[in-house]
Amino acid sequence: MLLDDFLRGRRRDRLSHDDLEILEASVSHVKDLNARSTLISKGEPVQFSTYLIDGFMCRYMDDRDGERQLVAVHVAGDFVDLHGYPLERLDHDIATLTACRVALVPRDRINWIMEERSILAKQLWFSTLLDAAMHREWIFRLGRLDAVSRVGHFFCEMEAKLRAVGRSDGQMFTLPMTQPDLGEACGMTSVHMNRMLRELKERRLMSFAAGKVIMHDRAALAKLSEFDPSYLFIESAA
Amino acid sequence: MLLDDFLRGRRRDRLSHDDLEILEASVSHVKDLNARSTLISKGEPVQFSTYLIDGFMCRYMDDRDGERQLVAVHVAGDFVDLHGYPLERLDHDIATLTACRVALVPRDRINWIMEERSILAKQLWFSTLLDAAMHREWIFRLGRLDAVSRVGHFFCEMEAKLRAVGRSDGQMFTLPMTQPDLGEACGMTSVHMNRMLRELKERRLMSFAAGKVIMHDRAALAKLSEFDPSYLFIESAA
DNA sequence: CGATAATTTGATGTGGCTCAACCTACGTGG
DNA sequence: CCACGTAGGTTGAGCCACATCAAATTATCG
Repeated sequence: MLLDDFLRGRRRDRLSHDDLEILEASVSHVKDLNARSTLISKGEPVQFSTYLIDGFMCRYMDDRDGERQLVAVHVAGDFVDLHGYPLERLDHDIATLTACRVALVPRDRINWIMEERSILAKQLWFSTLLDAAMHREWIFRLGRLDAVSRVGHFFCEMEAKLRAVGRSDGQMFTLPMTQPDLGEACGMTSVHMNRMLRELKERRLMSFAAGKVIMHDRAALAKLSEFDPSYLFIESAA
Repeated sequence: MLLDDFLRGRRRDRLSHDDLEILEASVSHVKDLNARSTLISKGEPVQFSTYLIDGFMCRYMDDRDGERQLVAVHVAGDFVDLHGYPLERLDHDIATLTACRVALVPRDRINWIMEERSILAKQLWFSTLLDAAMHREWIFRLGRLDAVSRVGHFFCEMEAKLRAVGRSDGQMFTLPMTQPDLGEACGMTSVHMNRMLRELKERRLMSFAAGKVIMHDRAALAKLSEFDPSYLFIESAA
């Protein structure tokens, strides 16, 4: 029940009923986190891996002036810091955007899964490499797209991810981020983010207000943004 | 012998002699590749994983005009496309920069390692997450640093990686890339890359010519570029 | 209801792109 | 061995996308 959204829409069906029960039973406890709170700081030894049951979290790095660069935004169904299991410590910080409910899995349970349940282990590995694929797309976005396209691309990605776990109907969804947050994700100032959102609205592609997104023309937005969802490995969108 | 550089300087000592022999024995064949040739194209099913014995390779994505964004540069000791094992197909292209010697490991050997050698499997997982950590740093670089710092940061990263596998003495090393290549890695035009290299030379921080790098003041360059090597998980540089 | 953060808009500055020219090095074929 | 084509490297002029700075307005929340 807790982990119903894990790999939903991706390769969940490759997991046997037994494996799903093992994963569910690996949760040692469930915690509620406040909005805008730090979960793990860079360098800390990681004793638990965190699965996000509901809410929105982000991973980020600070520059020397304390300005953030988001490197990932996580939604329900994501194993947020499974990276910390092989790495043992993280190279970045993890924080909540909204209030969140998370499930914690102690590292010795994952060790046991590695030893005894190789198919499940491979799916856990797979889920961390989805993050890596998204990281690559973020590099592409920042390196090759202009500001309007970066914003469009980011929203296309979030829409596709949320749709995979039933949080978007393909047109409307909730994304509780502020314009400064969005700027930190897309590599621009909040002022410029504001202008880009206005432009996207004026071009009748999408609108964003108070954390609610409406995709007026998803196909046109994807085209503008050079968004091709194949890197998300979502079954229906392959 | 073939895989002597695998995880060298990182956590190689966690692998038993047996595990190293198993890994070595998993190589089905060794191949020599020409410079500037494509190894794997986006979307192709991945039947082998490629370990880079010697040479330089890169991973990249094209935009709609065919302009490249590099997302990684690989050196000796890297398991270049182990990502393809859990993912089954890649979301990007892989190509050589120089002539390369590679070792191929069929996917069923890795399946066997997953089933029978969980410690080795965890190290393989770890090595793919090193790539993810580097991806995050590239996001940070592109999102938060100006052009001079992006270039400096890139060279600091390459120096640290090459030093870990004995290809840099901390001051001089070979990096057989062109200025257009470097531009594609750092998100700028080759024209601007040229000017940034000139600036770094004039500031007596580093110089680059004909694929030879000299770090005149590595510490100052790292400071300018906000380079902190902890994300590379290199033992001596922790 | 006061404090704080987010949103919005305008004015101005600039970092990096574009376009263009020319130079050098190198590989290839005549 | 030279002629030629091609790719990389270098430099300059001009421009534009985005940052910066500033200020007013509107949520949000203790």
